Amino acid sequence: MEAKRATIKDVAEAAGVGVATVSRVLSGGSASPHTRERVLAVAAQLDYRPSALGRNLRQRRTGGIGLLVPDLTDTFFGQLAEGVLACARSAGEPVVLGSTGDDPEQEAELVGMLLEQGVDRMIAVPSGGADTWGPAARAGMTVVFADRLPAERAADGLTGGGPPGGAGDLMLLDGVPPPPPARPAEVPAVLADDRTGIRTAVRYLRGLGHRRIAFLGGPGHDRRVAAFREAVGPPVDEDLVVFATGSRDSAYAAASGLFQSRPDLTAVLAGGNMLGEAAVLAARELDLRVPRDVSLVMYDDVPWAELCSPPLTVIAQPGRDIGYRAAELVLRTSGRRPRAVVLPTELIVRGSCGPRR
Amino acid sequence: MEAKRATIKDVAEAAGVGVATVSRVLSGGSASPHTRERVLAVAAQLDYRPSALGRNLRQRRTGGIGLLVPDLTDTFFGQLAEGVLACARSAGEPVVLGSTGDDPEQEAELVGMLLEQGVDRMIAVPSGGADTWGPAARAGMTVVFADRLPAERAADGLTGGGPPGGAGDLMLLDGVPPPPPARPAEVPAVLADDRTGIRTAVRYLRGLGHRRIAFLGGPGHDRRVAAFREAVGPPVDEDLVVFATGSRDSAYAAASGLFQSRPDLTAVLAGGNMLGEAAVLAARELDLRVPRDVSLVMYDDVPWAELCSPPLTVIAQPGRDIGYRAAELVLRTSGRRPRAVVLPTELIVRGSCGPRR
DNA sequence: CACTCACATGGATACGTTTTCATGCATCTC
DNA sequence: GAGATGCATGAAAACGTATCCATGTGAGTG
Repeated sequence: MEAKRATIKDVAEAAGVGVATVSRVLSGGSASPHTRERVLAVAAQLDYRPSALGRNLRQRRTGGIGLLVPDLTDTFFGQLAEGVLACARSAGEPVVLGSTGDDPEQEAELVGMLLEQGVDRMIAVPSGGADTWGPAARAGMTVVFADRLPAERAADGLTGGGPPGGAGDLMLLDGVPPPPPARPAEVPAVLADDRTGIRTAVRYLRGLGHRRIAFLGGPGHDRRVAAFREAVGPPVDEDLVVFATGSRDSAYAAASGLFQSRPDLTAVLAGGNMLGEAAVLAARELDLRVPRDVSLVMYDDVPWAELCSPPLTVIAQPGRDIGYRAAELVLRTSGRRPRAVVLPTELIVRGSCGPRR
Repeated sequence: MEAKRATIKDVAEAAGVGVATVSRVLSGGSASPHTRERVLAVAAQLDYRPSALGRNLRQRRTGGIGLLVPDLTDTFFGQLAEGVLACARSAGEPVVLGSTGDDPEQEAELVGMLLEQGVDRMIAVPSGGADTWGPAARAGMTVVFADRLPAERAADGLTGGGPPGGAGDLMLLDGVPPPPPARPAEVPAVLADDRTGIRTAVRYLRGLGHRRIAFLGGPGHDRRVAAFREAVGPPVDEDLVVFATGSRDSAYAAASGLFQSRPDLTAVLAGGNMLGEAAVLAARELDLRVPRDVSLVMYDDVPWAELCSPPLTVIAQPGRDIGYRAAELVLRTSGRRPRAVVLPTELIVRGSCGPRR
């Protein structure tokens, strides 16, 4: 009953050849047609499946790809993970998953575990900065960042980088000149074009007459915040820029606090879907009507954005594509390391924004 | 720069001991205090991390745990995955993830990959039946099912238990008398008490005067459907029981078709959060007001249920706990295999149900 | 002191694979 | 026909670890 799996040795014996030959046949090496056929037949008959364990040890790498996200409960990261999985599956690579909770410490721990596991390629939505990712790179890991860049010098390093070319077609309202040309990121990454997304949203709100626009940020939203500051200011009313940690409670507290401390604000830009959720909840709790009393734009297009009433106007970023492209990047060993990829965002106007009251 | 990692041999040499001793010290075997201290110091200094590759090969198992879910975009499975990850992390075990898309074929393929990878313990929200899971078990895998049971004889195995029970005492919310004890499943699994959840919801709707209640089911909802049939019938109006596949499009089509073909229905029970979403959307599209024209109860309490207007009345099942318990089960090798665990569900009344129009 | 017992220790082996290397055979070239 | 060339092939080494087993050392017991 406890049938042990057949090894390459069993196949070799049964086929009357050496193990080297079996290995070659199965890895596509050269072999005579006759031998190949025989080996294949025997392997199929024994239901032989090469053990990744042996192979991994031999070539000193697991081959799998690691995936680190802050929280799978966040629909966006679910989408991203699905993208990674889709690409990995088509490449036949296993994916080992970790959830960091947006905690650099947990993140570092998980990276350590992956290292130990022999995983040498990973995709990460980083929480920590150089403290975590320097060592990882030094250990020989190929890491592709998704959705964000590690904190350290990310802000000034990347917020200057708009899309390669296409911000022009999104100039909805006024004719503000497109941002300066993109400075390519220093690290391989797949990002959404936060900057254009935020700019477009801010312009849209401005066009509706809003002047006191708040930003609700969460961990890893540095680029979005920077883009927001750039788009609205200067001067930037700093009280209108508030932050939450990764939890839902914190997001709600931040949103609620914002509404209460600044009843004069007329629009809110939520930096992520959890924050958008919190904003809707907090507004309802305080009897603020959307969009009559306050307009709301949320980053991330999630399925439930349409369920709200009114349906939420969102900045959509292609979560699944981001994951898929990141996986492609990390799997592409041929040629030199590719640089950052920036995917377009899109403002989807639904019903949560109205003219300034 | 490309510093190769230190091996156990390096540590042994540097510490002036044999590799066996190092191995023992690190795995908690016996060693003299002096030696132990010395080895530990050297290991720390060399930043030695034992390679899981070598260990795995030696003991012929990866140690990690596999996790198979239908779709990470579904918030419920995200919660479940978070639970699994939390438990796995505290046990120091890596988790390798696969998304099946509710397709038995993909599922079987993923199981094969895990097998190959040396993963011998897994948690699955199964799509396929015995065709997939028989071989997996025969290959020596320890598998714990979560949220569902494999199709084969799950339906009659689990829903058949117990008499319909006197529906006379309509203690609506928390006072519902516990159903007859569930007959333990034949396989290790962690499930929500679907039966009670559905019964409670149906009674609640009945109490509001609803008589034509529809059920919107998706893949893997067999137990819920059976519970629904049991709770409403007989006779069961079969036109009021409709099914969708796993996709959002299919869910919407099913919901929309249901509303159009049976305009006389007054309440809908959605078997999952995707179906609930579809129901809300379809109702809105057809200008049906919730709850005035149609009452709605959704399985799964997801954060956005509260965002809808009106907020959705739901049957909450503890997704995170289900994942966590499943991971505990699959990690507990001590003692004999534990049986099925059934976690309670809870009807959370919000605003999506009203008296029959 | 002889003997035993417990225990710390290191050498050797096995895990299943890939890859290198040498061998043998057949074919080709001059 | 002799040498060179090409190719299929198998033996063996390596990957990093855990564990079996034999050895050595100390203490404890008679």
